[in-house]
Amino acid sequence: MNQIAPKRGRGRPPKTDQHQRETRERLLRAGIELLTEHGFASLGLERILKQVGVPKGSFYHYFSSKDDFAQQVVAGYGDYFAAKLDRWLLNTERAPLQRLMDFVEDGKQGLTRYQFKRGCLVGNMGQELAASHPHLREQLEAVFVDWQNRVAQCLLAAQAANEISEDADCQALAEFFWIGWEGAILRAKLSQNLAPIELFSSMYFSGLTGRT
Amino acid sequence: MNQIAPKRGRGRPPKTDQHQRETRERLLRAGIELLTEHGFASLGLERILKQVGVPKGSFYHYFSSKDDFAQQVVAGYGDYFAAKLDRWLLNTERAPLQRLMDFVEDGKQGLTRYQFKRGCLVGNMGQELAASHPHLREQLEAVFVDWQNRVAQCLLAAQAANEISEDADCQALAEFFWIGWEGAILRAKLSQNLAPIELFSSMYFSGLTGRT
DNA sequence: ACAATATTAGACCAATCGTCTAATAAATTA
DNA sequence: TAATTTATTAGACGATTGGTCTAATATTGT
Repeated sequence: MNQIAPKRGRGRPPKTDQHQRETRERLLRAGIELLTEHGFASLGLERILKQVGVPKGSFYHYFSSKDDFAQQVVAGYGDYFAAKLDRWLLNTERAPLQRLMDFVEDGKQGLTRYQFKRGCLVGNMGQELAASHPHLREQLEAVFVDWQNRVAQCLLAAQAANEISEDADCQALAEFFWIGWEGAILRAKLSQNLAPIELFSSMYFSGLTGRT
Repeated sequence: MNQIAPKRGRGRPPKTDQHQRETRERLLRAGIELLTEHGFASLGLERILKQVGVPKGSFYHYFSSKDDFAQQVVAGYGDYFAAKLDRWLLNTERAPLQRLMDFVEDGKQGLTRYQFKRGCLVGNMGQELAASHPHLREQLEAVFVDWQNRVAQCLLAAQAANEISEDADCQALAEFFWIGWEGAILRAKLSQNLAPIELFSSMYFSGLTGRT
């Protein structure tokens, strides 16, 4: 039966420089990219491994499973994106409401840059995995809560600056922002243009400043 | 090498009653259910086949591929849902704006009934396949355009009934509705409650009637 | 009775996931 | 410096599942 000569074990290749030590980071970075574009189920490990140039053994050294990998990718992306959000929303050189508009503008560029193929990792994973991966679902929800808190802060600043009504519910408006934003991204992926984003943006901001 | 005795072909089992002739329909119905809940990539054919009680050969008799199947499922769902939409939006026993609210209420029940596991087939598939399946992408976009036209008609009726401002752009508002609606469903799947839907609904309708 | 068609059973092959062994570079200790 | 320990890697492997395809037969039509 066993006619195949077992020829196992190849040994560890030279850890030439510390560049090689960032294997984990590189896997995570590639994960953000590939998971955003292809989704979880369609994305084979082999695809990631090939892109990063790392063998399977390494992957399972750093991550206990594909699910675990996804969780760490989401965590990393949540932080990365929160930092980006802060860069826009805490920019004191702009009026508070303008900061949020700046973020929207930046998002539009991102969508265009990748030809509407990527969208938002958190939205994509949420749509795909909310029903089947309870732990990931909670994590994704937490990321949204975090993001929307940052927007809420920005809206409070806008309120303090008298840009929006003083009896507006900033927390609710921030949640509404993310609901619409994610919906608009989804639609933009389908229509392959920015119209949905622009429509959402104009409706949302004109709603904020009072006029329908 | 080839020690395995080829033993192919089993023959066609009795087509007992015409119940059996609806195989195609039953596959499509199961497809709506299963694709909505599990997504395209995670859903194995075997899963569908088992649920419907049909062998693999039959599947590939009716559909040329899994992709083809998905397209036909989407087409079927688009029509089914358009009919449902009309049932609410053309209900002359209710004021136009109230009809749209009735639809929202119905959607809330649907989400709850399936414990936030399903959401909207078109939104789910769009998120997952827009980037990789150009043909399906166009089809899904067309479904949204169709649905939003129906909502636009309803809003025009509301305008005629003086429920909303006469200089509102009903087409744009209809598109905004679907953007927010799909975003709210996604978020509801994550939070596992109706809060996102209710927030969207209240924001959207209060925006319609003029007050922020 | 015979031919044509619709439908089915399940073999088949490629791909994927996660595990596992063996090897060895680097770090640590003696 | 030499011996030992630890972290990391190469990739074969088994189990499973994906989608396709062929051959067989029930049904229909002539």
